[in-house]
Amino acid sequence: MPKKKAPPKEATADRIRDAADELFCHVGYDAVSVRDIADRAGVNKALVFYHFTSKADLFERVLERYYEAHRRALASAFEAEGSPRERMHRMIDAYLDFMAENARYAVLVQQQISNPETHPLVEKNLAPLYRWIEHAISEVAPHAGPGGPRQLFVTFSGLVINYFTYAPMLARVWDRDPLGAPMLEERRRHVHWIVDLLLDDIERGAP
Amino acid sequence: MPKKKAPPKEATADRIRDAADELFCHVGYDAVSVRDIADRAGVNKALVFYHFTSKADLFERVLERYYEAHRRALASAFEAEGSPRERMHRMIDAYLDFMAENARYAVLVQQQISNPETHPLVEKNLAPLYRWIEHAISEVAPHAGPGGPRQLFVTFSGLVINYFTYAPMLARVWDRDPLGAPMLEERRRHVHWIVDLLLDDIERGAP
DNA sequence: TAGCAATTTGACCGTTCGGTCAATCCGGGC
DNA sequence: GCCCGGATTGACCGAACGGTCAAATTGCTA
Repeated sequence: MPKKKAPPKEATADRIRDAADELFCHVGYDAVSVRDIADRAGVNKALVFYHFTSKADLFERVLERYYEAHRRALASAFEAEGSPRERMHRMIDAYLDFMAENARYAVLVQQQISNPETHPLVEKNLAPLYRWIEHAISEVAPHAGPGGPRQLFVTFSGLVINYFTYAPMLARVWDRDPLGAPMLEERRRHVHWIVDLLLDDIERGAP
Repeated sequence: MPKKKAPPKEATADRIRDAADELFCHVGYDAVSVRDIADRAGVNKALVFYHFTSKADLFERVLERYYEAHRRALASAFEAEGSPRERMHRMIDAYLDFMAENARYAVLVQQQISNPETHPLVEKNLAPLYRWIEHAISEVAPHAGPGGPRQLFVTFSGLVINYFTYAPMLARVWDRDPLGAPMLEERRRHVHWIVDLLLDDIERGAP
């Protein structure tokens, strides 16, 4: 049996991708050079172009891993059994958990959405995911208008993701770490409180 | 009387700053070169360094104008007469109006918060503004915890700003322009609906 | 041990970056 | 007409960028 040569090969490519992940998330795509990535991964710069065709390609690989994990987390939470409201709460919990574990992802997503150059990637990965979320929300808020799924999608997403994109500044405004367990739990209870209030009012037929 | 030579002088520096404003907001700080800015302003590149000490200084001037306008808009809306709830609604309207008129500002703020290199600027300009907003919210939600001003600040800010940072992607997910008057009005009604629901529940002493 | 392919390296390329500087332009007071 | 100071320009600099390539290294198989 030929021994797998995969382990060392994958280890190197993974180390490069992990280094790129950290750097891209911290200061953005343009502010990171391939030399920075290679240095952090402890390899020669040319090796980056051996394992990845270009800097942009490396960025795509970093993003795809996040997008796929994000999609799986939300889908498995929402597709299980339970009432629509229970599934909505579970999906929001999954979103919060995913963001807490991948705090830098929020920054990457915002950069992606804001930068027109990356819109093809957004259309390919992010837009379908969001169309799916909006469809899931329409199960609990079927009517159109100001209380409908279109606006609720932005609101629910913002309730979660905005907390993490604001985190670096909240750490300066507050005296506590916004990504620590106590504050994350406070945020979670806050979001669920709002979601229940909104769904109650929608069921009442108000908006 | 000596004639003011200010008009042409200010006009040139303003044209450079306006060009920088547009470009920074569209693709971010790093992706814009001083040559791009000079070309768009229709002046020589060296002239940028005559009117501004560096590219970073030019970026600060662009930001300061936004920060100051943002601060004035919110303060004048909140400091007028009325019940705390009325003033809160007015402040949110002012925030929405300001964002609609300066849609690119949302992107700049997110970039500022995410980039550790710019944290001194955030501490100087953005953090005091947000401390002030959080204090204003504490007038309508005095208690701490998951329904307290700390979480409500993130939520109210996110309800507004996230709509504009998401706008480029919403334009792709929806079939309508999210920054057009009809959708902006729908968002406004949506946000006010939520704010009233939350404040009702807080007055009821629920959270 | 020889050989082969995958992996890794250092040196190099053309381009663009932010920033500098001496020279020129230009309008208003003498 | 002349000059003077602010405004403007083109030419230039060193550094860093993404990317390439031939050579060297490594690890497996025969």
